[in-house]
Amino acid sequence: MAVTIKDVARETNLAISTISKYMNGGNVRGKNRKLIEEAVQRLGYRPNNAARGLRSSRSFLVGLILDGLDNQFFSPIASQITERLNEQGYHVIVCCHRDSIKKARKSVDFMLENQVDGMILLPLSSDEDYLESARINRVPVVTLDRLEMPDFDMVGSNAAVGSYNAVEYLIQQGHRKIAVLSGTDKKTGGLKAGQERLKGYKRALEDYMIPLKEEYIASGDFSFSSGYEGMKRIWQLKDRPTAIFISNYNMTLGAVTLLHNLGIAIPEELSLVSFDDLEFSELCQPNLTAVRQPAEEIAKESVDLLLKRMQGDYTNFPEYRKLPAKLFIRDSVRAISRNAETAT
Amino acid sequence: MAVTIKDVARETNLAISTISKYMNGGNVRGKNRKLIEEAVQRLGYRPNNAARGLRSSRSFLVGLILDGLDNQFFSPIASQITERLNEQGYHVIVCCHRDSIKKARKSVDFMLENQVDGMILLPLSSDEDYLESARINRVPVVTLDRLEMPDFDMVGSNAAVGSYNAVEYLIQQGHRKIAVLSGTDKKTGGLKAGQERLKGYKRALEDYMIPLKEEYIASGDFSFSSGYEGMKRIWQLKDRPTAIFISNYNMTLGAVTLLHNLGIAIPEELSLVSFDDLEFSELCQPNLTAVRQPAEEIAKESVDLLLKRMQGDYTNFPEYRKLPAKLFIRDSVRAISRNAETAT
DNA sequence: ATGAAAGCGCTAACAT
DNA sequence: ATGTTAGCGCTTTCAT
Repeated sequence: MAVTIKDVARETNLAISTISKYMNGGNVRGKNRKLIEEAVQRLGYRPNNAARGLRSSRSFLVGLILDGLDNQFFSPIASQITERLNEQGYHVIVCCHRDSIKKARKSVDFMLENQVDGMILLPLSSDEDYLESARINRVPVVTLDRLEMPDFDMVGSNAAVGSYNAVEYLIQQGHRKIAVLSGTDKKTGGLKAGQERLKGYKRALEDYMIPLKEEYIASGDFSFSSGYEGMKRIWQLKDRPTAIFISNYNMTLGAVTLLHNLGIAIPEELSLVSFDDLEFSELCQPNLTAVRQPAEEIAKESVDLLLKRMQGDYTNFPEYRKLPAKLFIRDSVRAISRNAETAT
Repeated sequence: MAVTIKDVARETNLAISTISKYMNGGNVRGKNRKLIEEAVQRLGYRPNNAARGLRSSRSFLVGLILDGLDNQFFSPIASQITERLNEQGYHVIVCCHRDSIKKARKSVDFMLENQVDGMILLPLSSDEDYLESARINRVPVVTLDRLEMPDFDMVGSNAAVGSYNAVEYLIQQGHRKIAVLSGTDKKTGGLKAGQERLKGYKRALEDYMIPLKEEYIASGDFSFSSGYEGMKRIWQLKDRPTAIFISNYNMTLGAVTLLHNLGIAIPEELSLVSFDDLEFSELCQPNLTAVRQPAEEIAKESVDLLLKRMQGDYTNFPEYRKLPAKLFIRDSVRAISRNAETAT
């Protein structure tokens, strides 16, 4: 980057502070304004953001730390966060932690070294303290989904309620034997998401006075294969359920693949509702009834909250914004008459 | 960011320059090294990258400009680019241009303002000159896929050859009536990808001396709906094809949805090969035979090439690296005996 | 091996 | 409205 504010000053015979003023929207005499604009254009001058930040101690940089960018649920969120922030004049630095504490810690340090004005972070599944240096440096951090951390704002979806609604819907359609593929395997560690979703399932049963059957709970780790295996285990049960609630997208993919392989008809032989409503939901035959997490709202709210904090507004800190997850009813649930079911 | 190199100097009673030297891996007396390490740890000191770059004119920042992050094909590439670059000590700033010239130009300027050492860019479908300022500022740029631009390096996949292989495979399985859903609609503008893929189709037919039938070419714009509509048009033909080659993922999704809706059996009634091999390929019943673009290699090569340029090595500039796209054979193509077909 | 000092490009007082 | 100047945090000569 060769051309600096000095060059523009020289070209126009004005002081650098005048150029600076102009570049920051200050008042400049009409004649000079033209002069400057012309020179900026001709030289291709762009102010050096690093130098600017050095002085003003604002970088207009925001750090975004995720598991990875290759995730059906989070990549649209990342995209929207980036675009929204750009609209507000902020730029985004991304890092992927891949659920590794070492990488997470490193990512946070990266961000700090680059003087980010704030960070949006998808927490690890385990809750180690990789945010220590962010706390020390008093950089605002908004965490996404997952767990509530005592010292940080959070924006996520209300998984417990979303799951509750899904299971309630099954009950309303006459189902009583409802299994669940949960995401509460040891492997998922502290992943709050899995526990919240199971909680919704349990509460719905409780509220409708349906006794909980341990054998109807298959705990997986949110992976395709754990959905496949969990579904297999459930289907082998002597007393098969008439419906199943699946706790996330990949497990749904696994479960549906198994059902297809076994030639089991949805919803004739088994009704199904999934948590997460992504691409496959409307591609699958039949289209899947699913709980959709409010991705767009999560992106919007997390940006808004971060913006607020970056402006120094710390009212209600820490905030935990839980946005409603909505049930989309399609064709994977069969209505069964209560009598028919009771008769079995 | 409160704590600076000064604080460390004061704490240790050493000169600023000594701390700087240590931070950059220079030699320091054992006793002092301990002193510094201890102070850095205690104060949570992290060097200010902006200040560093101001002096050294290297920011260790790389700009990544894409259409968006919410794309099944590009988001894994973005992820890998980011992770690879991080491993090399570079950080990534992302912007999304959404195929808008205005946004693209702004993104490029953003990057320049942030003093990026280099950029990786997915070009727009039209080829306006939004890279002018990058050229002026002599910042290395590697473009992804799409079109070759005279002054910039490019890394992509060899779409023509991939498509050729797909169609050749259909021919080898005995098909002669082969339709194509191309991505060559006016709406796609200069999108080279669509043209390349159609080229592969035409060449395969030519090499096997199968006459080209214009009515077998449905041109779409790479969208779900254009796949859906294109497939519909093809299926309404009096002389239906026995196989179809579809030029991208979303169009495949659209086409398969139509086939499902109409109850048309794959591959019994229609054989299908798609360009792009993403999630749905192995979820669909039957699993789809598809051409997979070498996403991982594209990410790797583009980073390697950019690294090379950032080190000042401009040998073979501009380079156009076209990586092979590979055919994955699954269950969506039926082998038909030549005789049977000829007899029809 | 360590220290002193200049200066990277810019903004923010302050003076004019 | 414009110019002068100090200094942000760091690296880099150049001394010592």
